[in-house]
Amino acid sequence: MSEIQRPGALYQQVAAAIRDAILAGEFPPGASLPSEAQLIQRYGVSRPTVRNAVSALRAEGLIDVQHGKGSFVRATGQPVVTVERRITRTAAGRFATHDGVEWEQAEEPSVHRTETTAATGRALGLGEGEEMFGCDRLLTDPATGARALHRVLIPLATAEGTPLAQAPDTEPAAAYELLTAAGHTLTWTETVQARMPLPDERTALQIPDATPILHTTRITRGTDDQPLLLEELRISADRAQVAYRITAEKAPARRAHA
Amino acid sequence: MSEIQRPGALYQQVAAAIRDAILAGEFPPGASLPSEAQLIQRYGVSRPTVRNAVSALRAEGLIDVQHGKGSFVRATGQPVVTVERRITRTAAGRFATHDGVEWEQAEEPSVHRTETTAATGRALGLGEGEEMFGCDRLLTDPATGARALHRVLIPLATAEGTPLAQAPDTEPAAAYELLTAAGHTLTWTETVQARMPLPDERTALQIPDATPILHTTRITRGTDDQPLLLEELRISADRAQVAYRITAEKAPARRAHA
DNA sequence: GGACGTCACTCGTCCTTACGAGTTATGAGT
DNA sequence: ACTCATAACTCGTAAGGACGAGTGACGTCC
Repeated sequence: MSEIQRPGALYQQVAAAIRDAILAGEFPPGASLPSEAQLIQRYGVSRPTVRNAVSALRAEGLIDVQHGKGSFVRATGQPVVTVERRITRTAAGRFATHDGVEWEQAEEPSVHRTETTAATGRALGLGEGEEMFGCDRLLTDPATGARALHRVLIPLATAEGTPLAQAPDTEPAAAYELLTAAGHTLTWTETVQARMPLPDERTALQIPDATPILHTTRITRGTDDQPLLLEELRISADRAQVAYRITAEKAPARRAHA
Repeated sequence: MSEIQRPGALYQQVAAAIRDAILAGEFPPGASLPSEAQLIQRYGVSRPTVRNAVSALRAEGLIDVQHGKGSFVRATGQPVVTVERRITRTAAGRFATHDGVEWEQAEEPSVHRTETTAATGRALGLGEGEEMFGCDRLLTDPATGARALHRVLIPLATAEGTPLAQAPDTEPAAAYELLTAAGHTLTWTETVQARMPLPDERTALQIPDATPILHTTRITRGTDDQPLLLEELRISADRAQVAYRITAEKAPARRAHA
């Protein structure tokens, strides 16, 4: 039934028909889709064609497929965490990183020594293969269940002569205070990248199909704009977004753009 | 030949074998992979299996497949644009948005009237279905060829009584000046999301397989923290990253986190 | 009543065959 | 020498069949 024939390939027509049915509410979020056998009957096509169509919807992130159980419409509008990337400082000089999320540590922090990679080395102004302290944390937001991978990298040059050398698992806000106490005036820049997750990130962050991760990299610089500290935060992009405040900087006029 | 049998499904073994060959340098970036027919011979499997393996590598973003031509190892380390999301203001009160990228307009700005969607409406504090001015621009960075979709949405309430009502294609920096002249003190917040591209975004931004887009949303607020203006920037995540400066805000202490 | 095995149902994998569609090189014709 | 049709590649789509593997419910057996 359901004479379909409009746009392109057959499987795309089937995919479009299923997509329309989902969007029309025939299959509400969380509901199970008809089985492959039923779709074959319903649209009068072969199994490879049905599987191809289902596969396309899966790549779109519209449905989830579970072996032995069936296909299910992915729950939309699941709670999205907004991670505010802010730093506050009290009059007393105490720093706090204020994400707007009450992260909890899902595991003990994992402290280790690593070497710079191409990316982290460049960001920290170091050569490749230089040693650093590293501290990984798996964070969860109990309110929504969102997970995040947090990593702090401290070059040996930064830790030297400070309590950081003995406690590489110091939390960032405390590290800011130590560095300020050491005479630094701190500035921060943060870059945001998106990419498909690596296999270990998929499992650690419980990332579904067709979902990228947000990868933020915060560089703390001291006096002379010298990079002192690197923090990474990786989150599943379907569960979280990141937010920044922008303040107008006083600057000589350059050129405007679109 | 090439007796393969280690991990799981056949097509995964084939995919792993091809992946290893690529990483081992047998097929350097940009080089063409053996054709499907050759892979069938080489690994002694059927065409669906080969196609399944190739499809997996494609989903990983490791290769690109072109109809009629063949499969090619995706070039890595292509130039990545860092889009600095900054706003500057001269002593004379002139604003400039300073992205660190010299965007050029690839097409004429497309001006139209739209209605708020669920996402843009909530961000602007409006109900759904309210009318706005919209202006879309397709930008390119001549230095790297990166492309971006830029959109400005102006609620009618904001435009009313200002030159914006007659010129919805005003560039953001100029709009900031108009709003400041109208008595507003502006603040900006920007959220960053990542998701897989929609079909029209894929074509407009020339996004390859398995590549997400970065979607930034900047809200301009005036006096009373009332949302006045919304800007969106969408970029292919394999060509660009976005960057922010974070300044420590004076604030009463709350609680620190990891 | 509870434990366990079987069975029916789901999707996953793999094969064979066939044809369509895009690309490029070859060669004949002008 | 140039133009253009053809041929020989490439991947894309579609059908059919067969079996394996995970899941859950049902019914039997203890």
